[in-house]
Amino acid sequence: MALFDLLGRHWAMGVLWTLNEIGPSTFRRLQDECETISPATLNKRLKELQVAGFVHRAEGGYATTELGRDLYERLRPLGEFSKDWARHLSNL
Amino acid sequence: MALFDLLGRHWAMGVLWTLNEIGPSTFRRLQDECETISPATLNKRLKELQVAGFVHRAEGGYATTELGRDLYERLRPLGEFSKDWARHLSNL
DNA sequence: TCACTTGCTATGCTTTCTGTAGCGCATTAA
DNA sequence: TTAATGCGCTACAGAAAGCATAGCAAGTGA
Repeated sequence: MALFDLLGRHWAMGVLWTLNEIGPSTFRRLQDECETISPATLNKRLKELQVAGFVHRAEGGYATTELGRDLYERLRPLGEFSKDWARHLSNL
Repeated sequence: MALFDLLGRHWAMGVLWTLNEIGPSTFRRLQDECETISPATLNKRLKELQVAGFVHRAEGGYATTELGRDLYERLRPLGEFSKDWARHLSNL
């Protein structure tokens, strides 16, 4: 699955998620929101996500495309799941 | 998101996905199905997925837990998406 | 002109993955 | 009893990816 290859890289899902959550933002803003990401990695991920058609440059910096928002919607179940998962881990 | 950290590693989602698709299977079978994964990495991912509670050892080798199947269900939208995505990329 | 912000790039180091080989153990067949 | 097979890994060595930090070049605003 080529999608897993793209998303299965450090910060790929995190960047897409964050960009959807905070809306269009500059490189530096995104870097701050992602806290521990390095600029080199952020830059790389952003380029990959642009080639993939999930992100593009817009007013206000980087933003998700329609396709990127679509993908985000399908990523959201994972967000919910992660709560269930946290509960599971604490019930050990 | 701790889940993204776990799943955002080379082959993490692929292993989980494959294990759900083919059912309980041996280390070697899994290695074959994943085609290009190296044994060291497969081993590492399997350990991580076990600690996370998504995979356990069972009759027939490795298998997904109920939680792992739950996660798989939430991963499936990505599988569908990847078809839309392929269509999008070919329509450029 | 000068300070400030922006999007990066550069450097050097650590961590992660890969490809290939093969070990130790268990089961099976001769 | 021995040989063959399949099993789950482990052991390297080299390549690639990531990190932290520093800083540059271009644009903007005062």
